[in-house]
Amino acid sequence: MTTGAVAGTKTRHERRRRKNREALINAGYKIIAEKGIDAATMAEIAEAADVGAGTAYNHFASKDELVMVVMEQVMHRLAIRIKAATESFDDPAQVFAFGVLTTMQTATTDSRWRWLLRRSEVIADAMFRVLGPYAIHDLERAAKAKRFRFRDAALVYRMATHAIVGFCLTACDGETTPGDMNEAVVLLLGLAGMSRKEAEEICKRNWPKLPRD
Amino acid sequence: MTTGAVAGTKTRHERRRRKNREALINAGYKIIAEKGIDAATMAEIAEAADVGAGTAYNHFASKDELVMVVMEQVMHRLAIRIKAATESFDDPAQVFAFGVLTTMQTATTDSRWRWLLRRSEVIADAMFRVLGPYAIHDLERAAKAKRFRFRDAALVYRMATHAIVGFCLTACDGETTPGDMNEAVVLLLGLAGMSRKEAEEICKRNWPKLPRD
DNA sequence: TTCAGAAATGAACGTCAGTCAACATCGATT
DNA sequence: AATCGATGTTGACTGACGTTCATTTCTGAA
Repeated sequence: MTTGAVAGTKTRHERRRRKNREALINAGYKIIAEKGIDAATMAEIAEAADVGAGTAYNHFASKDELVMVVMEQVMHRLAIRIKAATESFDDPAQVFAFGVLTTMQTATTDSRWRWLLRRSEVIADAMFRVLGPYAIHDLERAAKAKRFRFRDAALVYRMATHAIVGFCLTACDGETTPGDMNEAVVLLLGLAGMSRKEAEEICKRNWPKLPRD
Repeated sequence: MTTGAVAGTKTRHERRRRKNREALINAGYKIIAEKGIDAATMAEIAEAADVGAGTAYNHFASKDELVMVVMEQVMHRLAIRIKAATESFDDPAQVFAFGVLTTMQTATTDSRWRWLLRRSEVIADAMFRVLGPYAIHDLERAAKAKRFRFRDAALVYRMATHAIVGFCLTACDGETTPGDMNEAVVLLLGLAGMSRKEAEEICKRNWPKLPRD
């Protein structure tokens, strides 16, 4: 049995295991971004991670689980950037708006996202789980300040994530004009119960630059 | 070459072809509703339709295409029922609200829908293409009557379809309370630019019964 | 009856997620 | 240092599934 094995990475076994796991996640992200979830094969991901074909299944129960973890990691990176950029905001409604806008911009600009969107339940779910805590917090603060109106912040954000993915899909297919993203943010603020007038006012403010990934 | 071959179904070839096509769609719906899109195999669908395994590919280029057609047929049936139930409404905003509510109720109640939701891009896309024309028409009428406020009805409905699917997914997973569906409709009316007060007023009205499928 | 084109058929193929028995590596114990 | 059990790794293998295609069957016209 182990003696200590404190948190973090102690033994060589643990180190190697963690290294392989991370290599698989990174390789998964790379391959999926290149060819899409369905076209990415486990064998290919394993090879890119420089591990045997069977190893992936010591870390993830299935391809779906690996995909899920990859998605969550992608969302996590985004969450950190958004958090850094909005730390100075006082208006919680603006934080929410910025988060939504940034998510849309990233998803439609970064070519690696295009494929991820094609499985919208997965990415919307990951978005809800990772960005949700922040977004729901902002929604509730804004509701307390009477800027939003709703019964349940989680429900609002659940619907918002799917609507965001829907917009991004449409935008990636080019069925959208440049101004539409601003409009989409206004609509989502409406979803949260804000009047169109206030929503438009928020969207006219200057947004800060998002830190590099 | 053919002599007449007017529209409709003339020759035996055409009759048989149409019959097989419809059998495939119905079988596809049945199997997909039973086990989900991924678990439904083409062989199984072909067998249920009482045709050879290869026949499906004389009618549909791929499994994806068959699935798409099945989805569209499902949405089409729903469209007809909604249209029949809302013909007497004067308020276009109420027609939209009823359409949204009915879609949600059907999707969460009818067990055959549960699996369809798991591929949300597909069903949201079918929803947009089939229900879209009606919904967008209602949205625009309501906007003219100053009940809604938005720039582009198609964009609103695009986001709405995804939000609807998102809600239904959450509801099917039981992470939702009974009253949430009404709240979801209110939120979606907010997405279309209606004030919360007006939206709540609409949702308090009595809804007609939906005709049987 | 004959024939050409349209449609149906099901065996065969390639691909891929997932499995497993053999093997390697490590930490602990003596 | 030698040994042992446990934890991880490996890659050949399997079964399942979407798709193809050479062959057969059906149909309407001549």
